[in-house]
Amino acid sequence: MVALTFPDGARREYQDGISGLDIAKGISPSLAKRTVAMAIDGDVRDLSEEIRSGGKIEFLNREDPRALELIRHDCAHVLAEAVQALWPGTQVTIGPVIDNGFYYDFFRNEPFTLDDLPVIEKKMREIIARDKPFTCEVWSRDEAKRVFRDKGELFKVELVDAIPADQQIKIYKQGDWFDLCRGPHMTSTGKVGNAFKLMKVAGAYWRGDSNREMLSRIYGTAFAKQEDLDAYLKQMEEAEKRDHRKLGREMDLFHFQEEGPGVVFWHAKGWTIFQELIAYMRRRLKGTYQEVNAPQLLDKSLWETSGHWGWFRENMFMARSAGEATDDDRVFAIKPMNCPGHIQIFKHGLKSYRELPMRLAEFGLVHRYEPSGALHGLMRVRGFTQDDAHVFCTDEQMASECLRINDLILSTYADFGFEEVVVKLSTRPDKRVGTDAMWDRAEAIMTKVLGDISTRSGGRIKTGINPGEGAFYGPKFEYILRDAIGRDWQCGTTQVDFNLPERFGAFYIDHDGSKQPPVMIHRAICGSMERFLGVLIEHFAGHFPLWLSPVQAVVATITSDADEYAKEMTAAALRAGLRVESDLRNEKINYKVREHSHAKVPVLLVVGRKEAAERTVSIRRLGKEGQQVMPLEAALAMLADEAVPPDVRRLRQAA
RNA sequence: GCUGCCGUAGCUCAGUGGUAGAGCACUCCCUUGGUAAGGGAGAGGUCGACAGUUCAAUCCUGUCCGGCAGCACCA
Repeated sequence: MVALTFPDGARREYQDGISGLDIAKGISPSLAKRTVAMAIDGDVRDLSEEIRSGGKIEFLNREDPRALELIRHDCAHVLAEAVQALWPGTQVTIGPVIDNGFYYDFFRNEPFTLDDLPVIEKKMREIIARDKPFTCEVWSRDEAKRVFRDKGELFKVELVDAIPADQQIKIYKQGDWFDLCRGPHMTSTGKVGNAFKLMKVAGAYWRGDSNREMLSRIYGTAFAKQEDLDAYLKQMEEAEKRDHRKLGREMDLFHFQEEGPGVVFWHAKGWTIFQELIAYMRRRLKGTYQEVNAPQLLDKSLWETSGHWGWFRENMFMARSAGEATDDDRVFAIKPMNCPGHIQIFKHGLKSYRELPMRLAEFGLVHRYEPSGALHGLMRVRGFTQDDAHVFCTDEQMASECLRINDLILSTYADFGFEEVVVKLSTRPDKRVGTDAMWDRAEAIMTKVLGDISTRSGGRIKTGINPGEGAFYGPKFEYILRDAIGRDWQCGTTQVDFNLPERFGAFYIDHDGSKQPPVMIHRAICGSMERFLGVLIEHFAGHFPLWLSPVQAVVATITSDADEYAKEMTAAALRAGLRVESDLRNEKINYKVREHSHAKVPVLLVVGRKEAAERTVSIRRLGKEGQQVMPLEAALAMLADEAVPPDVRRLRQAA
């Protein structure tokens, strides 16, 4: 007998091996009908599974949040059946659930096109309408391999071989079609419902290995209800509207062109935001960090010493004299990182333990030859500015320095409106330098710091571990922030490095006069300023807060009678420290309002005959209807105050 | 880098084996209008680059460059 506890607290005994479905039927036929799966002690399982041990049982219906994964997984199976029905000979591989949907990878000589998707969807609806039950069978390895080999499903044979010996080979059938699958599934294909959509097609490597076959992947998504699907599609549209590449063009912030793949042409407005960002960071560093600047171009030998030439040569730009007849054939590399330069600065002159921690910061422009397929607007470029810093400290100072950096990073994000941040510790990768003892020590300290970060935030900051994701020279923290529409971006990073100081022979003189290697901590807050600005554009959807806005206000006239007053007002606003432009064009005010609204100018200062006579201004805010009429001086004082950056305001309030 | 798709005016996009079109933007003229498009005229293109097929290529084929989506990569 097995003892089961129900969600209402009731406890009943059943015969060993009874299925969830039988239990549900015994309670009520309607429960059995609407139940798609069960959970035993929170573990989701097939409803038809035989129950061998007691515990807490729950019946899941389609609306249960835990059923969403099942709906998507089942939908992937339906997709696979549909594809094989339409194009016999196509091999199936894997079809997992991912964030926001699922995909299925197929092997086929002809790749799918977008035009195939509606055809496949139609076939899927037929399969769903047939409502065949999902049934699970356990096969022997040999049988599974034989059946799949006979069917020509060679990828499946490989998958069977990859399943660990202690795991069963489970086959899920839906009518005549079946697939190797870990499960669980719902009771039948009909439970998938019709709130699904195939989204796109793409190539993907078999088992994620770029040396293996390229498969044809179909992405889709599914929800319990049509409203949920519609809401999701709407959210996709919203993300598209915020695309920084589109907004960058529309707002005249930057552009890219063919001659400079992956490098940004910053226009005046974009560069204004960029500089405002850097000015903010500089203020935040003041008093703690020393800002330095290391050369752009350094002899290859330096990069050999640092190890970059060995590890990342494929991704570096090389430079040499372009002259034909020069006898100087030295090879230089354009810096891909700032650290070797900072180490040279640290090494210049003897350093005492009294000078540590020494914190060198640089807004360093680095270049990396990124694979062409990786380039993506400002988010992934070949030339970018890191808000980089290297802290040289003693072993004992390491933990407190990490925490100090953590405070800086979190408070910076908060100033841009990012409150939800996750910190992850990335541990030793396979490809690495340094002894295991070094890694053990570094990881132990970082793990402790990670715990401190969580407790100091009162649990607000979530933490996690990324096993094997560390840099080749040391473990790191990654700071992941969540934007206004719920997307996650990894920006900041703190990396401990026991390797580089040693490679360069950097040392400080300790109390006892001995030479000691410093610990080096690499840290970045925005990461790449270019990318961070891209994130900000999407986060704010182009509606920057006043202090960051490239054009904070436009003075727009209603009639040319107000031109003189408008010029006077523009001059006064500039004196008040505002970034302001004037629009005296011979256009109607409707037209001007529309145009500046599209350009996302936060404040419109509208003046007509009346305002000129009364020395007032009609203020219209971006995205809002209606206006506020104020005396000129009061309006400018209000805006100047509103344009104070958050950190400056904080300092003023503290004073 | 790999797979697929794409490249026509500043932007968004039509279009055709006989060397091009719209809307917006731009310039000029009329209009001085009170909070998201007033009217008219004009100018603007080696149809991504280079080869090939053809009497003829922006269109068909190939190569390259660039972009988009995904994969792989990301010190």
